[in-house]
Amino acid sequence: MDKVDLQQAGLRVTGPRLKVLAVLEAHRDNHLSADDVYRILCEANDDVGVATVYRVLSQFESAGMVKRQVFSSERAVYELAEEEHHDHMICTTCGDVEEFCRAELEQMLEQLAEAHGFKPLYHDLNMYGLCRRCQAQQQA
Amino acid sequence: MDKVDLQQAGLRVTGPRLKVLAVLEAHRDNHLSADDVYRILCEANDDVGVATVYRVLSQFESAGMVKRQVFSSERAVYELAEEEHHDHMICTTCGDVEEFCRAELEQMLEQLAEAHGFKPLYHDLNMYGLCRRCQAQQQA
DNA sequence: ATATTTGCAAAGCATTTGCAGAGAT
DNA sequence: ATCTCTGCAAATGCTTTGCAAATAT
Repeated sequence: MDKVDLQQAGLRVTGPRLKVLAVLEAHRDNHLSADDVYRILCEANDDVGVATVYRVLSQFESAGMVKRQVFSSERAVYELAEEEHHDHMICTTCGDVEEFCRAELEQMLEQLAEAHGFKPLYHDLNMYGLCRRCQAQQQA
Repeated sequence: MDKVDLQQAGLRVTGPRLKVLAVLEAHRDNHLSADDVYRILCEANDDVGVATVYRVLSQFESAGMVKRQVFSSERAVYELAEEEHHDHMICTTCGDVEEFCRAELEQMLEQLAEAHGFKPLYHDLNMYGLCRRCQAQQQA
């Protein structure tokens, strides 16, 4: 089914692309940087050039298969695109990323935009703070 | 009063720092990149090294005098810090940045965070789309 | 007088690009 | 057979840093 995704995106089915896709799927719950993907592939002896990883990720993004995020001016991270939009809470201590979505919130944003005569296309909403675990550890 | 700001921040009052501050004040309604600031100073024959501009801006940020923003992975831009928090609408066509703030929105974010056991410290909320002017031009 | 700040040029980091060879259709 | 993709290494763009001279206190 990966092949199909690639073909639908008008991309040839190649080793590097399948490998990158596999890595993203194997780490669905993490947000990986291009370099993370590269490293994971290297460790698995699946040799793919860094440049290719960057190129493939950006092609996937253009094809709408992955989403690119930049959290507080760190390096970009990628996640497989899901149909439903979501926003992020990023722990400033451990770096953990939690996703959330709330229809009311999205509605309110639409309304706010409209009130400013602005036609919204997409948005980034990132909350930075302490995740549950790090709060607990801080108290200890 | 600029001098006072610098002194309060524990920074010595120097030419370059005053000049950078002056540029930011003269462009309150724009979001300037480090290079924008550098260029503006050059054009005014107020020679300050680029490195200094970067250093000064980051010192100002640490001191809470300016806010640093990164819109959709472009270069960082800076704006004088205001007491009230605000979010941004960025026109994807002309790059214009509009600020907005809505108490209900901030409240909802707090609630959402709490519901996730997350302790929010700050957030970035950027909407990308078409500003009023660019919408009009698109139709023409 | 002394500690901080500046400018320059060099280094750093993430990411992109040119190009010739390898690979997919 | 042809057009696309890959890997490498070099280039890019923004930002940071080392260091000696200049400056603020």
